[in-house]
Amino acid sequence: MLNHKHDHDACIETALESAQKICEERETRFTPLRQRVLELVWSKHEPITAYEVLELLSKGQKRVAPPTVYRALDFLIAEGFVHRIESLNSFVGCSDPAHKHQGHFMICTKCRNVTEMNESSLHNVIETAALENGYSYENSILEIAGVCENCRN
Amino acid sequence: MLNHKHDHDACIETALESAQKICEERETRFTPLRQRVLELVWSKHEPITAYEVLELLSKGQKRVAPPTVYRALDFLIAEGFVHRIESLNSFVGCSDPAHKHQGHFMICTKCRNVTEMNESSLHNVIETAALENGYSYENSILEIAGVCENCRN
DNA sequence: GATGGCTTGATATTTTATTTCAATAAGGGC
DNA sequence: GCCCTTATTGAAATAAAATATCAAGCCATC
Repeated sequence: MLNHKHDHDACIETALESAQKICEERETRFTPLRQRVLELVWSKHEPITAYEVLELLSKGQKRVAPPTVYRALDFLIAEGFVHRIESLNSFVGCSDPAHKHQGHFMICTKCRNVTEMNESSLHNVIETAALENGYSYENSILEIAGVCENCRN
Repeated sequence: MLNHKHDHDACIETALESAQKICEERETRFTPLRQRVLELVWSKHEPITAYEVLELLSKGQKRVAPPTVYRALDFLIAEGFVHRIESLNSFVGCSDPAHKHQGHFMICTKCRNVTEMNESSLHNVIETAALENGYSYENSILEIAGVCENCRN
């Protein structure tokens, strides 16, 4: 659950460390570029677009090209460190990278903050609904728009 | 539920007629352009992109510009005659235009067919999940990827 | 230190969507 | 019917988001 008063630096650090560890376990390459992109995704505690990442990544150095960013994001998504928010064409850091899953989100229409729901009950209902309608289940996206507690005061 | 063997012309006709009727009730303008775009969205019984609509719309006449299509789609979506599939950047005709609702879909990863789920129980679970997490509920998108019955044989 | 595969760089292009302003059409009041 | 206002469509340009392609670099392993 995102919360507007918290030690966000620690939050980034934790995300980077666990990604590091998971990559070691999986023997996938957590290169400097991928680390940096993950860091940038986390740098904003709300969804960030690929081109915003590109801007940040390019600061103080030669401008990078879009594929550089998209490839890094693809990797991070494949590893489950980042989720894509379809309705916003944006990306957020995953709150639970240790367990692969697709993201179910609530998006505040006022502050744009996003809360990831890691509720297995919800997941079960969705998967069941698919099966009942004759579909096999591969994955799902759920994006709920509403106003968060803080914004409602 | 989409079904690959059905009288699709009748299907289009029904969609156009009910849209017509609903617009009369609401006193919104179901112009020839909007009718034509709705017809084209229904012409393919799977999600269609805005630019595919543009192509079809331009056949045998002067090529229309993108905003023409997007504006018509915006209207149709606002009226609830069409849904947008976020994960495909595409559009589908709504199976139940009489009742405004956001779309919950299953998407076949083989044949690309889409099935809309109009299940209030599912809707309730989603809305409840939002409220329990401190969000007010405005709307939601649910897109489940899987393989449909036909494609699994 | 050569080989082969993964990763990144670089350029161009494609796909998707919006901004802006002008022209036209439709409905409401007189 | 005619004017006025507003909604709709046309047209041109541009922005935003994403991908294709090929070259160069890195790195593990032999």
